[in-house]
Amino acid sequence: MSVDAAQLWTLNHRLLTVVLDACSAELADLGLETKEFFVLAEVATSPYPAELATALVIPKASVTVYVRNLVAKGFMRREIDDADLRRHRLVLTDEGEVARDRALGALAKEFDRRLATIVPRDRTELQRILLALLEPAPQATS
Amino acid sequence: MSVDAAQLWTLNHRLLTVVLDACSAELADLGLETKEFFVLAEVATSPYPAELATALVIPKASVTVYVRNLVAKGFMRREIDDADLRRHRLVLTDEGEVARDRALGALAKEFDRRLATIVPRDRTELQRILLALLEPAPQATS
DNA sequence: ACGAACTAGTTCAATACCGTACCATCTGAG
DNA sequence: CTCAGATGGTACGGTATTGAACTAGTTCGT
Repeated sequence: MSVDAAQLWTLNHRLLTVVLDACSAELADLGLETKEFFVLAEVATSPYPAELATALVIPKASVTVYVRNLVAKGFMRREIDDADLRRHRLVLTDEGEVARDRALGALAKEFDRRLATIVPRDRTELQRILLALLEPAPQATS
Repeated sequence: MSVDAAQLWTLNHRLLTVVLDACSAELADLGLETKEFFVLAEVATSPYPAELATALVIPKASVTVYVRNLVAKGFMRREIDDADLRRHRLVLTDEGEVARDRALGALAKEFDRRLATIVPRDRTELQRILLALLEPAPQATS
């Protein structure tokens, strides 16, 4: 292969870290810690703590904490799931949706500052490639 | 724009998180915590703690801890910088270089499992685009 | 040659994080 | 049914992380 995968990974990681760091102050203004933001942004797609833990690759115990904080801040609430009484269905409040959208907006704005340097076609390319990379993981070759 | 920057960021972040998580066990086998690995991999480029903190976007206090651990494990040592006696020049030991290369190899292997699903041309494209994105940050538009 | 202001790195106390043990509910085999 | 084994979520306690204060060394203006 002509491309060093480790370097590619590191490069990419640096990019995301810098962008996230750059908008962490704005997230804080919205009353969100970085980790809490991830949870808030994912709840609509994965409305149960166990799902969140899997999707975000964080421990269940941590999800408990972030959800507790987000509930305390009025961004979401827990509801008992009728079909399975063990589950807590997480529901965003209106405030939560506003905060989430603003937070995503801040992230987008910051990332756009970077994306603005490349041509539109490359954005589409990047999206297409990343989507392909996130397809279900192939079998290990070893 | 036709591409949602926030979604793109999130997508990408998820990808990197999954890949890193997948090889964290291998890193552990090498005697490396994830954060320590980042430091180990960056030392050759940024041989001073302050530089590491800036490059990796982590607090100075954390660098102190990771360097302490890496020194204790025999992966690097501190030397006093002749030109500036406040500075600690960090030098990789042979063991450290071996561990770093193996760790990067593990990361590459894991990322390659993903990259293998896309055509070679897209790898090159991805690299080109990411490199462009990491160019010095443009001025804020606001 | 002095000291104020600065930078490199560390320490320490406080907080964040999360492995593990736990309880409640669910599922399904007998 | 009923119990054993899963699964969802939380609580507790120990480790990891880090902001703030600190020490050491440097720089520069006078």
